[in-house]
Amino acid sequence: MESVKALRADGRRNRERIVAAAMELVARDGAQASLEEIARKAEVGSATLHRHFPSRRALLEVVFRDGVAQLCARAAKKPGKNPGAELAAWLEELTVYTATHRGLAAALLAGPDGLAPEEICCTAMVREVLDVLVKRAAAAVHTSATTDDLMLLANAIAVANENDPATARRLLRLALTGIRR
Amino acid sequence: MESVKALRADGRRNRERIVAAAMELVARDGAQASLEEIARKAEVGSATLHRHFPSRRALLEVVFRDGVAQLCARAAKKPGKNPGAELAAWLEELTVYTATHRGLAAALLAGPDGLAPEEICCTAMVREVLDVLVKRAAAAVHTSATTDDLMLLANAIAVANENDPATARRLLRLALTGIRR
DNA sequence: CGACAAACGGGGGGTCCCTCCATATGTTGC
DNA sequence: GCAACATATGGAGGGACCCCCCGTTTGTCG
Repeated sequence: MESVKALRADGRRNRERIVAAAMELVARDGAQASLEEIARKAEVGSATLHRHFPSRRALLEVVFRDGVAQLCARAAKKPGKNPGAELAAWLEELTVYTATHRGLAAALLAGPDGLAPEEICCTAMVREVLDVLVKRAAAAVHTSATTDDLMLLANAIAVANENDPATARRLLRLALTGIRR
Repeated sequence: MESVKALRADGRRNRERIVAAAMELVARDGAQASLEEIARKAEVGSATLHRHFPSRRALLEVVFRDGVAQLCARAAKKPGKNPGAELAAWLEELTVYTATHRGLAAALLAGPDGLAPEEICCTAMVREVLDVLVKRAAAAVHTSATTDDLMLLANAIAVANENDPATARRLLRLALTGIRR
């Protein structure tokens, strides 16, 4: 089950340096931060970076994994009295989080770019949480709205408003309640 | 009013070749099609491309201008009996159009990237049409939803679903009517 | 402590964006 | 028609990027 293949000590250290550098630069430059600059900042040859992370996507996945996991953990474990409101609240949290973390939306949105199946993590985690919340709130949600729809919508809003979480939140609320009155 | 500064005959011809090539390659590769490849396909030096279009944005603007203008012209000129439905219909048309034309959403979404004020065309055209429709439909729309909100929302959905207009349309409808029931 | 596998990183190839400048070519007035 | 001038051209080159090859270094384990 563990995908970690007993890295050598230095390998492990470099991998961590790379991820740390990537977190900084992705925060600054978004999803297409320069891989070479990341390598430079990590004081590592570019080949090393590519050996650890065969694709940009793979690196982003690791950069965001922890944060997304925490976000997912923050979802209500058991159904409360108002599943609809809980779904809405978490969707909002997701959107704001994604909008405040440059590059995350792009990473979530992108198709499985040749990642090992078990490595497609962030997207899967979010989908799973959302799926549960949607099922619980089924009675309060249009039948035509699937889990994927909600993910797409939240991501779309977030990716279009990177660095402007306030607007992202407002748009999501609008979309949830509907434009018409 | 005319921004065309009496181009020389060959200049005009080359400009058109570039736009034609750009339309093809942007359709294939989206907003970040290779400018060099566009120049090659137009059988033109890359310097020529950059002289005619100082920024990628300027080129995209021209590539999409006609289509967007037609789209805008298709909006109801005079208020009909149901302004709310007309707004919704045009928003849907906008979203589908944007989703089927790769790169358009990105171009519309991007800030005014050093374009001459009069050249910021597509975004302005859309906003203008939308503004009129929103004003007409004011009675049927949440007061908290501004014209810009609707543009952002439509664009967000389109950019997140390039090449999947069916999904884009569905998401827009969901957002218009609201997720809850 | 020695040998082998694992990890490293410099450097090179390919692409891209963009600018400079020497050259070529429409255009216009005579 | 033609000269002279402004306009337009494109190749070359600098700087940046991504990705891979392969000779070298360095952990690890018997």
